[in-house]
Amino acid sequence: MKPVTLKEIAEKLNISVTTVSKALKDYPDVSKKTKALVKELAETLNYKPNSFAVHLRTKESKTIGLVIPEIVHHFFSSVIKGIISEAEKEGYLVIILQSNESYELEKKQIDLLLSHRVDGILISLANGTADFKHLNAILEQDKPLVMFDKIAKLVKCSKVIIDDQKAAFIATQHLIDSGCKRIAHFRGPLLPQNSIDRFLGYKKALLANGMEYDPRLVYLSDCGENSFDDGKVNAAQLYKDHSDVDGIFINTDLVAIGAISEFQKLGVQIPEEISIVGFSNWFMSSVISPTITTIDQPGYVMGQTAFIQLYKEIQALKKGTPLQPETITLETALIKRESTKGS
Amino acid sequence: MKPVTLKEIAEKLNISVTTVSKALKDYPDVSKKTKALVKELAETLNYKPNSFAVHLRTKESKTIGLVIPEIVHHFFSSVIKGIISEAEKEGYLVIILQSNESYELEKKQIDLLLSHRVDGILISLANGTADFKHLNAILEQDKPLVMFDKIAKLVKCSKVIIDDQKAAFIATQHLIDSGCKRIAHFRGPLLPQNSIDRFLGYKKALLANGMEYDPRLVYLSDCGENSFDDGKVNAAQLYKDHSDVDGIFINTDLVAIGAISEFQKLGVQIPEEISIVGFSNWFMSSVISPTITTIDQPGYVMGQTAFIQLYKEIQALKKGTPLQPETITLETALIKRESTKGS
DNA sequence: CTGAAAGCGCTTACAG
DNA sequence: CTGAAAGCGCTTACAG
Repeated sequence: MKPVTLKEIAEKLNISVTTVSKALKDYPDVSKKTKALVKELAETLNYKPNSFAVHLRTKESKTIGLVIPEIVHHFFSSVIKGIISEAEKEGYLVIILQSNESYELEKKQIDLLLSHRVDGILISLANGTADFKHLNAILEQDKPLVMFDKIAKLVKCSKVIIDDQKAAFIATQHLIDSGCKRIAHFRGPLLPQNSIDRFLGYKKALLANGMEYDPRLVYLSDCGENSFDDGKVNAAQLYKDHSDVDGIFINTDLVAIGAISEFQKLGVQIPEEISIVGFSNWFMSSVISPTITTIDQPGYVMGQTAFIQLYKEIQALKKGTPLQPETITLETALIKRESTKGS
Repeated sequence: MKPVTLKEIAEKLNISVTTVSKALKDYPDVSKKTKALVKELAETLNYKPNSFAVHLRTKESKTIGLVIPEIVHHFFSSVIKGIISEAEKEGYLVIILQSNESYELEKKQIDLLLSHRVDGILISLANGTADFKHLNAILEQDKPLVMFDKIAKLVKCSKVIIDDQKAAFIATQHLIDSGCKRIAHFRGPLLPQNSIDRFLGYKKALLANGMEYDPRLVYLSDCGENSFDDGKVNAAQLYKDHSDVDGIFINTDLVAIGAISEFQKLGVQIPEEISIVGFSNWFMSSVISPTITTIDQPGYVMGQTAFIQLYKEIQALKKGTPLQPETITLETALIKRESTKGS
């Protein structure tokens, strides 16, 4: 059974395709009677406009593309959910592609999206992305682009982020306020901006409180990327090398959970001997024992905000009044739980 | 900057659009020289065919739709990843919509997908779906449909599933073999088939071993749906009502983790006093302490398999030789870990 | 080997 | 209030 077309409706009603099209779109210059007739028939035949024909004419695809480093990931899947739910409200569909943290794939996927004529692109960068030509290519085609979470500061497009540096500062300050004297940091990979910023916030907090910054207390995530095992390995190493450390600010909750599990195995009391602050407020961190003090990173809201911004830019472009790029910083919050001492 | 069209290339080269189109697609009846010329110019102008025009002509959108109950979910996000990666290999793009376990939304989203003329649809049903008209509507349009994980047996389309009943039987048998005498079951919600099947497998295993089936030992997930708290609440209740229970087969790892956390709080030794088998092999179950014996449910492979089946059906339909629906059952495996006694 | 023409299903400026 | 016509960017059967 082929889908119904305007032509078929027109023939059945003995009127022109033009009139059918206008009736369906409630143009004022069609009689009420005709409109009623057309609408009724369209309803019974279950007519759905062929979006390819519509979009070929109107140059609007009502589709956006999303490129994300990894789908199987608590934070990113929340972002996706936020994007899809907001997009649906405006009748937009979302094509999702994942870069697997690879620059090459990311580039290829942007090409794919571009040739599918999406109305705009949402992206969170792969860790491997250090070159931005493929992103600027989007902008050159006058196609709206909004980056979120893992961004490139140099690309002139709108961005939705959190203030990683500030959040990390607050996390570290909380450790200091609750009495920690020697604080380590388990950081993420070297490249992505948010991993850098969290590290800088940690460092800044130490210095702001007149504490020594000791690079040996900064452990890199290198097992996988921010994995449970990273936490275990780094915790074991820290315990061996620096048993005087009494607080750790950890890049991601999952790593923090790994670290806690290792400390428990080693018989180290949390928070009595070591306090721990994580990052992201993954639901597991409120659920395991001890519950983990962490920074709430609003994934769902970030997704919503990113789509809304993209939508605004798509609309503005349509009206011929392109918007200036904007950077939207979402609020984060310190969630105090059992892994740190009450301050 | 507007995207380049065939017409522009044709004009620059002083040849016809027809020839340009054919050259780009390597038709045998175009001279090598012309082909080379066209291809080179297309390359430098960064020509990308307008997919809307192509698809309006060819009736192929190279796009499939995916409707899934929930994106922020370890199992489903793995499935999504499997689908996307496989689709990419064939040049297919995936539009993802989530039903939030609601039948109404699911229906609406299928309509959306249909009017966007996707080439096929992949779906895992919402828990609330008990009526299948919207699914049969897809089939009536001769559009390939493949269901996975949460399926409706009555709909005549291909399905990719695991044998939940058999897996649950094996899980329960393992508890019996390792010495458990009185075994409870924390089941999922009432409606979805897999929750029913896992329950049936549990019951069957008891009976097959000459053990009594006691309905009071079956606890329903009703806090949320298969949540951590379900595990805690049910574990607490079980401890109060049936302290003689020495084994539990639990519908989902997350619920099992909740139960374990509650038992640890209550001072119940695992597996000495109570053995626990979960379901899904979520990565956290290999990571917490004790590690959890579970059934490995191959999400990524399920996603790949579902796409491959859909792709086959799309191809067959194009050739005019539609395929008979097939039901593919993926292998599961019992993963023995610390939460049960070595048998 | 090349190209004119028809047509996919719509929308919209224009004429009546 | 209604409709003929052009056109969006392609593909492909057909003619030369």
